[in-house]
Amino acid sequence: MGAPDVTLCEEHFVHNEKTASALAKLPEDGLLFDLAELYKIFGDSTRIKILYLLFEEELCVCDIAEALKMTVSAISHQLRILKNAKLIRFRKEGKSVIYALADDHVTSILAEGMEHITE
Amino acid sequence: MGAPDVTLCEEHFVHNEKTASALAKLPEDGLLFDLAELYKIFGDSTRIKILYLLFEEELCVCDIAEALKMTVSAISHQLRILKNAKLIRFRKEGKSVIYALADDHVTSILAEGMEHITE
DNA sequence: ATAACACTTGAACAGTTATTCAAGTGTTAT
DNA sequence: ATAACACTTGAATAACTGTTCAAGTGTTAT
Repeated sequence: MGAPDVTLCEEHFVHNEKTASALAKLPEDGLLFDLAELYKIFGDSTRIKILYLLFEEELCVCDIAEALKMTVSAISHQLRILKNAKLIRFRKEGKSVIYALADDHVTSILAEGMEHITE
Repeated sequence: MGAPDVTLCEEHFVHNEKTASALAKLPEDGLLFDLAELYKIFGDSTRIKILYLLFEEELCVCDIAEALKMTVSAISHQLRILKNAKLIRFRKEGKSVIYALADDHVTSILAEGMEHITE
């Protein structure tokens, strides 16, 4: 229990000033947690592929499964995660459920990451 | 063994056209994998906090540990991950190792994500 | 009603990951 | 040399995650 074993620098006075100013500008903890949660969703190649497919056009579950050569169940699980994060939306059409990107924030986030990779 | 149990849609002809066109525009598999790997690194709140601290100024390991109230070891492990991903750089100064952001791709990626969160 | 289809869901499994702990390296001082 | 410090590293542990499997819901057709 109690605070973790934090080792302090010897020149603590100097460093403390620097860390204090950096710490002051650090966004609130909950916000940074949510930000990490968002990136966690992008941190899976199956979900990335689904988003890229939906970038082109709306698709039903079995279309995505076929395109990615994966089971419908696996895709459905991933779609639920993307749906909960409000990155995609869906509508029902007869027996099918058609998924599409929720907004174009998704594409701009993907574009920014892709730029870093392919620089 | 063999291909996974992919269920096909009944109206396979129609769907096949749509998926084929979306699939054609899908970036190469290795690239999407790398993109997911990049986001995976941003998908941890400790690493996010480290990057935000370094956004303000370069800091040594024990400064970061102190600011985040975590052990030096835990921070060092995370810094190695960020370093391997070339998101941060470091220089040695006496006993200390000073870390800084590698480039401003990092800040623009974080900004894009933050915009989505705080919209 | 029955059957086929499109999809969802929960449990189980294997693989991954963040933190801790203990031991290590290298630098600076005495 | 010895000691203190700043940091790294590898192994161990606990928690989490993606996929599969089996069973379920709801819709459409016969």
